[in-house]
Amino acid sequence: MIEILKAISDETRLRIFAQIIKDDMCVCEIEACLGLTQSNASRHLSILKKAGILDSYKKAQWAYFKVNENFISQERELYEYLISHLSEIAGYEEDCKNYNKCKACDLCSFKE
Amino acid sequence: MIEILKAISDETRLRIFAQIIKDDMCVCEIEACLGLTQSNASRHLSILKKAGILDSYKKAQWAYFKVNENFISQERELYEYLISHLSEIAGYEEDCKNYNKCKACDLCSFKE
DNA sequence: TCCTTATATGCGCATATACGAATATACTCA
DNA sequence: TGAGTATATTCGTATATGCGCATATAAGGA
Repeated sequence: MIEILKAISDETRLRIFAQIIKDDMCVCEIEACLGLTQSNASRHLSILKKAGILDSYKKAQWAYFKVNENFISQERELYEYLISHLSEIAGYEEDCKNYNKCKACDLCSFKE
Repeated sequence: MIEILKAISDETRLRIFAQIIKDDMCVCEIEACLGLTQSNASRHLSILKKAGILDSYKKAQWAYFKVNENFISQERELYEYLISHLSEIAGYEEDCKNYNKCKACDLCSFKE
């Protein structure tokens, strides 16, 4: 519980969470969408994964991250809380715009 | 939101929250109940208050802390999450025992 | 195999946070 | 007013955290 709360109580990680709930994203999409360096994006993603908030899978050379289904079911109230307070996250609107741009230009050549 | 999450994602502060939801407590009760030093207890309480999770009032020389009603209403899902996961807090059972002892021996001479 | 791309991780630095001890402040009561 | 008690705050220190840079690892394609 503490690990989950610590993981999510960071602005950058909240921003990641807020975008990734829309759809799975690979590291380079997160980087581009939020304007993070590669190492920083990777590190925050691994913290979220270690806490059980995100899950990941590999497709070719890309690592895709998604919200962990167990997090949604086991930490339901916290999940609902985050979902209903997304707009309070600093830079949320901006991130959403960038998200749409990123998805539009098909950053990662892989598509199913 | 970030401030609230940061405030509550600390083991000591979670322990304080877990006991204080039962009833208002003064600083010396928190100290005794959780085995904290005076300065440490005071500091954590002020962080929780600053984040809007707790509220306080003075009675003679005692400072009583309680859960902030606005927190309960405005951060409902988070509040529910915390309430339903109290037993996961490290040392919770022990703290509860100490809470009962503290309340029994009427630490602070003031009673309404 | 060599090169390119994507991702993870080690390292060092700057800053944030938690803590105890000491001190300051506020209130009560004799 | 002065002693005693409760609480808040300051200070110094130890540890944790976030970050960029450099490097390691892994996968794909020429």
